[in-house]
Parts: sequence; structure tokens; C-alpha cells
Amino acid sequence: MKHIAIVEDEVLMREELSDLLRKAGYRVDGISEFQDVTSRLLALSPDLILLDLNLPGINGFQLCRELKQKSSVPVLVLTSRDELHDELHALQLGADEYLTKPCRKERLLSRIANVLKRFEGRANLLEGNGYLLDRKTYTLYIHNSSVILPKNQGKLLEVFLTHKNEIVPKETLCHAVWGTAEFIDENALQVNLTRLKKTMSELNMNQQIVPVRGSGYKLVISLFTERG
Amino acid sequence: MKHIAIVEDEVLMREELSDLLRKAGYRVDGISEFQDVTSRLLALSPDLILLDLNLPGINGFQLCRELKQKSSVPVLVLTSRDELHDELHALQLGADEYLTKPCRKERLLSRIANVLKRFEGRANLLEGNGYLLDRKTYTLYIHNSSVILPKNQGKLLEVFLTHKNEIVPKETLCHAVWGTAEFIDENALQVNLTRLKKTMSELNMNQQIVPVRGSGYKLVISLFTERG
DNA sequence: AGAATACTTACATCTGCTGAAAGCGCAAAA
DNA sequence: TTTTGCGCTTTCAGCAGATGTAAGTATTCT
Repeated sequence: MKHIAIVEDEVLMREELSDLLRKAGYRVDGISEFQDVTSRLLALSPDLILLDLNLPGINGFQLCRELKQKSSVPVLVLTSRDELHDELHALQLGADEYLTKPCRKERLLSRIANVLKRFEGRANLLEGNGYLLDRKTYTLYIHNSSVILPKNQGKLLEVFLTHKNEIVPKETLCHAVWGTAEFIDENALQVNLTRLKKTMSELNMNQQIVPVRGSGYKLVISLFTERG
Repeated sequence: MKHIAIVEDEVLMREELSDLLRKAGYRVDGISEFQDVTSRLLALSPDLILLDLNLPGINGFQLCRELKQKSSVPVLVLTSRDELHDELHALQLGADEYLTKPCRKERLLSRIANVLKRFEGRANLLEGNGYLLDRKTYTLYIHNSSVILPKNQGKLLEVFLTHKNEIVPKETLCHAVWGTAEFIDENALQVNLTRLKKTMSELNMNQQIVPVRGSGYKLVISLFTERG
């Protein structure tokens, strides 16, 4: 049974949605507490998130972006904001569908089914800048083709993709590759990073791993492949 | 550059759409002749099909269904039919998006980009009975997970999936695995087939490779994993 | 310049895929 | 029931690619 999380502050609306979805055969969780929403939602690991944009205290767009950055869960935005630029913005941030209230029940259910179907089998795909990474096999989809990354390189890239725009400390990377945080072999990490960088440049990926002295590494977008 | 095919009978509308899409950086083909549309469209092998439902002589829904059955090309329906049941029907038949005319340019472009993004990397995916096979890396997607098949097993499965419901002669299989048709080592083939069968059963795939005495092999659906 | 940090290269080891070989099992024909 | 041939299984050695080690080079900051 598929599992849907509802993010909606108005109690009545939330109840109505819950009912509708339960009757349609989904397992439903409603979120009513909006502190730490992102982590709370991801902890539920639903098959789909139904998201209202007007929430108390937090920015719905921001939430959408965070969800998409930290996971690959499908997000369906259901909101009363019917401005085109809101729709475009949400889609830009990674929303998978955008519907405006009021919305016919049938349409909502149909679009939900549509989105769920789209994501079948894609559960483990992590999104990069113009490419996708399978978290299980480390198959990388880029430029309409695909390559398998060696395990270590895959694990490293995975960490970077789950920490976009953050500085990732070496310990985190070591932990991701070798499991335990016991002994950190900086050199082994170094070698593996070099290898990842090499394959990334060979694949013309427009992202680069750059060192941050003393702290760790960061994945940044690089418009130019070679330094002049 | 992504390639879009437009199926629309009104000349003015078609021209306008073409212009818009070209300016947005797509390569565009307009279809104005509606005999044999399906095969004609698939011959173009576009990255996306923009489909009107009201066409002279043919049924738009039927066309949509055919396209989806014979290929995995994304279809965006753009129509003046604004009845909910039309939308539901189209989505049911496999349409990937449904927009009604009149439609804001920005929305159309945004949704097109959205659909294209969804299909990124899916170009090389071959469809099996409840699973997907990447023809390049031989990554197999099944049961919401993924595995990498060894090259030979992947090649063999690929042949079977491109010859559904046909008896595949050994030569074909050998040719697929070792390239040349020079010398056929029946035993090597045998071993590799056994290996593929083993992984398929370990993965609980509901398809089985069965021998056809003297001719070759065939991939059949098996409802039951073990023979009683 | 000197120290600290970051990178490169080469090599030995290890894992897992592959084909060869040899022998077993089963189904159709005698 | 026996024979015959085709299909299947298992084992083993070879090979390729991924990994960690080690030693040496380059860069950056002070």
C-alpha cells in the first residue's frame, strides 16, 4: 500500500484530504507540527508528499526545495496560489506536479496515481546537476547515456549529492566509504577523490569537487571544464 | 538539442507552436499528414510528442495509446477539450501531461521541460515484464530496487527482451554475446544461460528461459517459480 | 622559504567475471 | 528398457578492473 504524507495547516482541509486518500486506498500521514518539517517528513519516508505552499512560519517553496535536495521523494504541490509564476517557481524547484485548489477529487487522485507511477523503480535515483545517480548500483545517467561508477566513487558522489552546496568534512566522506569512523586514512580518501574527479571530468559533468582548506570538500557547479 | 514532434491539424496553431518551441531552443517537426501517423511519428524518434486530440480522421486517444504501447516516448497532450473525463482518459492511456488550450506559453514550456527532465536517461531502458533493463550498463530495475547484471547475462537478457515471444536460435545468442558468428561455443553459451537463469530466479523475476529442443530458447512468463 | 595541506603515480592485492573441461541427467527414439 | 544425444551443472584457472599502500610532487598559506 502506497504511503502519502500531507503537509497542510488547515485542519478541515487536512482531514478532508486524508479521508479522500484513505478511501482511495492509500496510507496517509498528516503533518500538523511545522518545526523541523523536512527531517520529520523524510523520517516518514512516504511514497509521495502532498504539499501546501501557505504554511505558518515556513516558506513552502523553501520546503519543497529542501525535500528535493535531500531526497528523491515525489512532491505534489496542492495550493490555493493560482498565479502562474508560483507554478513555474515550484516546478523549477523540483515539484513533480502542481495543482490549484479548488481541485476536483478525480483530478487529484488521477494526478497522484500518475506521479506515483512515474516514480516506480526510481526510488533510489539521486538527482545531480544534469544527471542521475542510482544509490544502489551507482549507475550514473548522463547525456542520454549511462555508466557504472566503481563503488567507492559512487559512494563519494552520493555523499556530495546529499549535501549539495555544503562543505563535506573528510570524516563524513570516510565514514560513507568505509563505514566505521574508526581510523581515517586521509590518503586513501584522497586517491578515491582523485579518481572520482577524473571520471567526472571525463564525463564532462559540469560540477567539480573543490577542496576547502582544513575543512573538507564541496561540490560546485563549474561552467568551464578546464582552467585557463 | 531536444527534438519535439507536433501533432496538430490547424495550420496556424501548428506554426505558432513551432515558432514558440524553436525560439525556446528545441528542434521541431510538425506533422500535417495523418495517414500512418503512429509509424511516421516513431520514425522521427523525437524526445517528446506534443499531441492534439481532435484530429481529422483519427482518434487522438487511440493514437496516444498506440504511441505508448509501441514505444516509450513521452507524450504531452495539448487540447481544447477541457472536460475532466477527457483528461482522466488521456492520463489513463499513458499520456504524461495534459494541458488545455488556451494555455500560457510559460506554462507550456515549463511543463515540456518538466516532462523531458522526467525522461532523462530513460532512453536506453528496455521494458520487461515488471522490470527494466538498461541496455548500456545492464543495470536491472526490479521490485523498487536495482542490480547490475554481468555483461554476458545482460546481453543475453537484452536479446530475449528484443525478441519477446519468439524462439531465439543459439546463433543469435552467440552473436549477441561474442559479436562474430564465427565459432559458436555451445557450451560457453550454455554456462552463461545457466548463470542468467540463476540470477533471474534469485531475483524472483516472473519470466523464465525455457529451451526449445533443437531450435534455441524462449522467454516465457511463469506464474509459478518452481514446477510442482 | 618553510610548513602544512592537497595531489599524483605506480604497484601489489583482491574480487568477481569469464571460458574451458569434464561429467551428470533427462528426454526422445529404438 | 536401453541407447543416444542434447541439455545442464560444477569446478577451476586466468584475467580485468577496483582498491589500498606508499612514496614522491605540487600548491597554498604564513
